[in-house]
Amino acid sequence: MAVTIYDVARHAGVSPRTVSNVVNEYAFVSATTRERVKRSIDTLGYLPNLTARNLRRGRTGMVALVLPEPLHIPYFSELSAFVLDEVAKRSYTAVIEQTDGEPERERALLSANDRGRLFDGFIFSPLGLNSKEIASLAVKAPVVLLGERVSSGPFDHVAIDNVSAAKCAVGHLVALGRRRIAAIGHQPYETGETARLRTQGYRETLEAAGLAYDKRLVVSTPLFHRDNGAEAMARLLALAKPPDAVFCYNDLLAVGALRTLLRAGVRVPEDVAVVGFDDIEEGRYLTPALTTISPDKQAIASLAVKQLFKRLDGDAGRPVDFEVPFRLAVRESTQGGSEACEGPPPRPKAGRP
Amino acid sequence: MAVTIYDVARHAGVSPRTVSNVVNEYAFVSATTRERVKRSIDTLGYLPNLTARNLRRGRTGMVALVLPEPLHIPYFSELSAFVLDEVAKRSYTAVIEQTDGEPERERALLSANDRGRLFDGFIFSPLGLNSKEIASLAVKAPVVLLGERVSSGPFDHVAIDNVSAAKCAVGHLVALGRRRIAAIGHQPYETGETARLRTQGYRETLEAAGLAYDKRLVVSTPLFHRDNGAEAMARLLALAKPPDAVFCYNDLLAVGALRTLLRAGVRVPEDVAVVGFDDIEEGRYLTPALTTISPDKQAIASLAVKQLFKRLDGDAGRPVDFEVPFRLAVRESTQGGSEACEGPPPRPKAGRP
DNA sequence: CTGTTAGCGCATTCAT
DNA sequence: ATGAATGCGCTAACAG
Repeated sequence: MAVTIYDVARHAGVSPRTVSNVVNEYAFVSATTRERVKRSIDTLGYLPNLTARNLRRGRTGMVALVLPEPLHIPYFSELSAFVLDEVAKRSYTAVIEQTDGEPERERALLSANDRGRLFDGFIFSPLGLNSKEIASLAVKAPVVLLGERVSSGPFDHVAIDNVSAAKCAVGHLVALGRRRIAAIGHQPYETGETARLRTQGYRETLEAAGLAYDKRLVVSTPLFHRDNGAEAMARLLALAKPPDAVFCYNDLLAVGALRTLLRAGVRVPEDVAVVGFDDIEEGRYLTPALTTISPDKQAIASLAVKQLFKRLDGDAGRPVDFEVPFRLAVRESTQGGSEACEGPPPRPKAGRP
Repeated sequence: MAVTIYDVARHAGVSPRTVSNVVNEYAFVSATTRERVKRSIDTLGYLPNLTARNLRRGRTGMVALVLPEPLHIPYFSELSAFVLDEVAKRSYTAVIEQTDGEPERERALLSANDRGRLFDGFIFSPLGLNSKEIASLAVKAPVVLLGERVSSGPFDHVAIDNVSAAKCAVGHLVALGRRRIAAIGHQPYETGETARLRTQGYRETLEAAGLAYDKRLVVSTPLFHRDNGAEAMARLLALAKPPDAVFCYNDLLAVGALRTLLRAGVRVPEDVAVVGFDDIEEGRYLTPALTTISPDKQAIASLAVKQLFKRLDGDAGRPVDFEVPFRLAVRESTQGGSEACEGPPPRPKAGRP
């Protein structure tokens, strides 16, 4: 079997306690003893058994990143890459769980049922469960929510200001002189508030610009994938008076919309300008390259992980909302000047009562 | 604290041993006892502590998927989604480790150093380490290699037939009447054999077609990313006699190449036809949509996971090589007819001596 | 500053 | 078919 802490103790002529102290960098160990123990550790090739340590400490050493979509959705794979790195920095193990937005899976993972006990904490991007259900979840471990805000319940929350971001995107189109600006990605039901907030920003911007709100220009989509965007765009092109610009609620929708436009021989941005949301890498290599709202994904990941570990370390303060910075990345699909709008620097927006 | 096996035992009036038997579906438990215990488990809401179980069983309950690139690289995120699902099916936990192709990280993960002891097994897609180094790794746990073949060492291996696939891609271009077919993605050094095999297929196909091999048409790239493809294509366009077709060693290179072509006003496929490799979703929504070699990623994932669990269950047979099927997905970037070539069905290619 | 010892929760060997 | 008892490897409460 593997070499244990007792083997090291015997080899170094000390007690297991002391070995443990050295391994865990306990301060009060004499320099000489520490050296001797370290040498024994090296000689024997000792490695702590993390399972035993975790059992003893009452932790599992794992946090889950709970995603509403499969990992091949670019926004989530880009975000995940950051989260994995942030967690690894802290010598913890991150596990990615794909719920596909199924309420059952989300519930099972978070509630102390199923594998709930497997994780010390969660970074949770919800989709299937609505705010009320999330708030009423019987979670034992700390949870940091991504995106969807939940107004009650003991949950920290990290997100972009969706209304401002949408205003920024649509404002850009207005500034370019577009008059019939469509929106793709609205969600009418209680599927969560993100889409609603973006529609709100869209609408407020039109009104502020004195443009009529035409609900035929607002297309709902069941999901935020490429095919939904393609289909929605086709519907818009079929209109008697098609739009001269489109604001897509994410880049994948924009990719689909762009494909429909190009296949139809519509020039982008001359005939129709396109703006996306998320700034996935794919958008930068489209032709034309996609103008998009670029949220600071690295900041999302690091804020979420940082806050989660604060909780794991025992911080019991009230739930915190973090607002993450964004900027408008102006590229060829709008070919606008270089005006831009930015979000705030990353800091807690407010402690919620 | 949480409810333990002892609590259940007391509640059901049996010994912990019996509860354990019921939980683990041990055959020889009387129906009545089993029922009683199950009822107690439900009443108390008992959940086995996996950490304790793993400590006792000498396992960690985790396997690692070791990736050479960050998760935002589409091929790997698509593959990972499948692997996570396959592992979850078996009530195991999969952990994604990103090495960024750094030999040190690869070595540390696999050798029983570092976190090596954390995992019961590995699915390893190598990049930084060459065959020799991999073969000489002091791994204790079972390893299934993805992609790169290692001719010795106790490693199972899952991969596509790279030579055939490249022949299929280039053959398609030849059949379309292209005469100056370039290749993007060669790797001259000992970076692994994948690129070399694709170049071999490329070269053999040209020769079989009576086309001259012109090494100015073969561009090496340090990585397989979009920018590498864009840059390589620019170099090809600068040639006195530019190519009329390009075979890119992966789709990301093709994405970059395509962008360069379109920005330069070159028509695709009329002036230059483009073929990629991997069939990532992104390619299907490009305009023109990308013709590409489509490996069966689901098969790669399920074969790899299945084989890994065979090893975890004690199978000590000799290393197995699995060959995964592929097909040519003909789309707009070559606009060829619908001729295609397919790889074999998924089955062990051969047991290696 | 360091040794002794008792569990963490479970699976399992030895009994019966 | 089931009980009693042991120990997986580690940390920490309790000495000293």
